[in-house]
Amino acid sequence: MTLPQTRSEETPVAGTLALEGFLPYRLARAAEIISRQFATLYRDRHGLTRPEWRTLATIGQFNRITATEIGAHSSMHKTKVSRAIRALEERKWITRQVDQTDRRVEHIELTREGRTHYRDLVALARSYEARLVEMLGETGAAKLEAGISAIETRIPRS
Amino acid sequence: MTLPQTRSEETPVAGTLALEGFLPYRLARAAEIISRQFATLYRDRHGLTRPEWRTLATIGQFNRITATEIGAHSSMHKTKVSRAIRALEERKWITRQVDQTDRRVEHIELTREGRTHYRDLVALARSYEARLVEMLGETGAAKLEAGISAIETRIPRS
DNA sequence: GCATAACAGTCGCAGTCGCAACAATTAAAG
DNA sequence: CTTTAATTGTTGCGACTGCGACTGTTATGC
Repeated sequence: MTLPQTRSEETPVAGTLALEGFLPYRLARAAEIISRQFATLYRDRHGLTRPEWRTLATIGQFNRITATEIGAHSSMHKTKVSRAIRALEERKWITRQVDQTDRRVEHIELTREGRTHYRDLVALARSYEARLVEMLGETGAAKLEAGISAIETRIPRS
Repeated sequence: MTLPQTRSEETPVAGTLALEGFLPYRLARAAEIISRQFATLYRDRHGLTRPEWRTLATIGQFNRITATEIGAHSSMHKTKVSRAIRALEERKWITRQVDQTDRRVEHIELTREGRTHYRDLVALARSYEARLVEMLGETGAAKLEAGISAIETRIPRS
C-alpha cells in the first residue's frame, strides 16, 4: 500500500483509530485520486471544471434535457448545474429554449460545436476508464465495481 | 440501483457515455454519499469540519506530530491542515510547542479535553464503520476494500 | 375563481478551497 | 564563513461551494 510516508519516530498508540485503515477515509481518498487524475485530462484539454464536465456529459447523454433533470442525473446541486449551464452557454456549446407549455422550464441541447467537444470528451473518458481498469486489473476493477454497487443499492440516500 | 429518477420522455442516445455507469463518476458519488453521511455524525456531535476531523484523528493516532506529517498522513493540503490546527487550538483541544533544535517545526499534542473528544470520535467512527460494513454485507464490504486497495497500490500518485 | 402551495431556475452571501507568495529558519554548496 | 537552496508553517487572494431567499410560473385546495 502506498501509504503516505509513515512517521519514523512516532509509533501508533493503543486505543486509537488508524485513519489509513478507516473505510470512509480510504474510500474518499481513492475517489479523490481518480477524480483528480481524470479531471486533469479534461481540464488540460478543454478547460472544463468538474461540474461543467458532468453537466456536458449529461446533456450529451440525453439529447434534450432540463436543468433539474441534469442535477438529478449527475448528483449535483441545482446551483452548480445553473452555473455550469451558464458557462457552457457562454462557450456556445449549448443552447436553451423555454418550454412553451411550462415557461418555468428550459430545455437544453448541444450546439454543433458542443457536440464535437462532447464526442471528444466521451473518447477521453472511455480511454481513461480503459486504462484505469487495466491498471487495477480485471479482478480489482470488478471488485471495486461490486463494492460501489453495494453502496448504490444498500445505502439509503440521506 | 437507486438511480436518480431516470427521465421518462428522453431515451439515451447512441454514441454517448452513460454517466451512471462511468467508473470514476460512480466512485466519486459513492465516496460522497459515505463521506457526507459520516460527516453528519461528527458535525452534529462536535461541530467539527471534515479537515478538523481528519486532523484530530491523525493527532490522536500518533501522540505528538507536526503539521507537515499530519498532511502527509491524512492526504490534506498544508493550508487545510494549518487552518484545522488553528481551529482545534482555539477550542483548546490541542497544544503546540516549537521544536527547540529546529524552530520551524511545531509539535502538536492533544490536551486532556482533546483526548476526551478524540476517544468519543473514535467510538463514533468505529460504530459507523461497523454499521456500514453491516449494510454493505461482508462480501460487499470486502470487495469494496479490495477495490480500494487496488487503487492504493496500483495507481501512481500524480 | 382566488388564494395558497409547489416548482424551475437564479442570485447574494458567507464560508471554504487551493495556489502562490511570504517570513522565518535550517541545510547545502563552494 | 557566506551565499544559495530547501523546508515549515501562515496568509492573501481569487475561485468555487451550498444555503436561503428571490422571481416568475404552474398546480392545488376550497
